Amino acid sequence: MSDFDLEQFLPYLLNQAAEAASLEFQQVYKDRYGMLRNEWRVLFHLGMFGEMTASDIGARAGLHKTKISRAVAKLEARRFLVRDRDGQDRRVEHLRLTAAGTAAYRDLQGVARRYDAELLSDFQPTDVARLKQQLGALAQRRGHTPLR
Amino acid sequence: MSDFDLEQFLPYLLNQAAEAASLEFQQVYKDRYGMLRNEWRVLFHLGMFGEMTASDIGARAGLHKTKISRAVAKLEARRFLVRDRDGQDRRVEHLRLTAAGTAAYRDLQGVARRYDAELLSDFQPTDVARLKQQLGALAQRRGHTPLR
DNA sequence: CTGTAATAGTTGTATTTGTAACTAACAAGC
DNA sequence: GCTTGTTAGTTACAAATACAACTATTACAG
Repeated sequence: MSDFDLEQFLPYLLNQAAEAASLEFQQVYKDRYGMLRNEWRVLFHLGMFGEMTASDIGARAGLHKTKISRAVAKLEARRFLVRDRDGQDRRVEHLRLTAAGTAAYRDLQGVARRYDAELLSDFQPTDVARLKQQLGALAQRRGHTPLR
Repeated sequence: MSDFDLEQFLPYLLNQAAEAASLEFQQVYKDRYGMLRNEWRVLFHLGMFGEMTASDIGARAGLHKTKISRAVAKLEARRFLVRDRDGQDRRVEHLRLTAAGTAAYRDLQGVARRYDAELLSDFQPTDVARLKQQLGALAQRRGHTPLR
C-alpha cells in the first residue's frame, strides 16, 4: 500500500512517547491534589523561581495567558498561592506560593525526580544526556521553511 | 529556592518537544483539510495498512474507541472513507479510504516525509536513528513501579 | 493634557475531549 | 432456548481548551 512508517514520523513518535511518559506523573498530581497539567506547571515555576508574574510564567513555559489565568485562579482557590499587586504598575500581580503550595511543590518535585530516574533507568547516562539535549533542541525550534 | 530543573524533567521536555514538532504539520492538515489530530491519524492508518476496523486502529494507535468513532464519522462525512459491515460478525465494520481519501493521504504523507526530514536536518543520521529508537522505547513503556 | 496604542490579566463562547452509559450483536453455559 | 457475559461501536454529558473580545492600566505622540 505504502512504505511510509507512521511510527517513525517524529511528531507522532514524540507524541506517543510524551503521552506514555506523562501518564504516571499525571496520575499523581491529579489524584493527590486534583491538579491539571497547567496547574502543576505553574506550581513548579513558582516553586523553582520564587515570585513571578503570570506573564513571566507564560513566557518561560510557552503557555498562553488564558491558561495561566485559569491555573492561577485554581491554585489561589486551593490556597496554594497568593497575589500581590505591583506598586508601580497596577496591572501586574506578583505570584508566590503559600506554605501549603510550597509543601505541595516539594512533594511533587520529589515524585518528579524519582519518576524521571525510573523512566530513564534503562538508558546509559551518556544516552540520557544526549537524549535530553536533542529534545531541548527540538523544543526550542521555531518554524523554519514553510511546508508545501 | 530549589535546584530542580523542570526543563530537564523528561515528561515536561517531551511535551515541549512534541508540541513544537507537531505545530507546523498540524497547520497543514488543519488548513488544508480541516482535520483534527485523530482524523489524520486514522487517515494515515488506513492509508498505510489498507482496510482496517475501528478496533484495529484503536489497538495500533493507542486511541480510545470514542476518539476513533468520532474521527471516522468526520472522515466519512468528508467522503474520505467508507464503511463495510462484516458478513460474519455484524458488529464489525471494515473501513477503507475512498479515492479522495487516498489522495489526501498521499498528499499529507508527502508533507510528513518532508517535514520529518526538515525537523531532523540538524542531526547526524546515527543520532536520528538512536533518538527514534529511544523514543520508541519510551512510547512502549507501560507503568512499572508505582510512584510514591 | 488628550487621544491612540500597547500591555496585564480576565471572561465568554464555541470546540474538543474524557468518561460513562448506552445499543446491538455475538458467545457460551446450562 | 434462555440467561449472563463480552465485544464493536455510538451517544450523552461534564470538563477542559482555544480563541476572541473584554476591562483596567500604563505609555507615548503630539
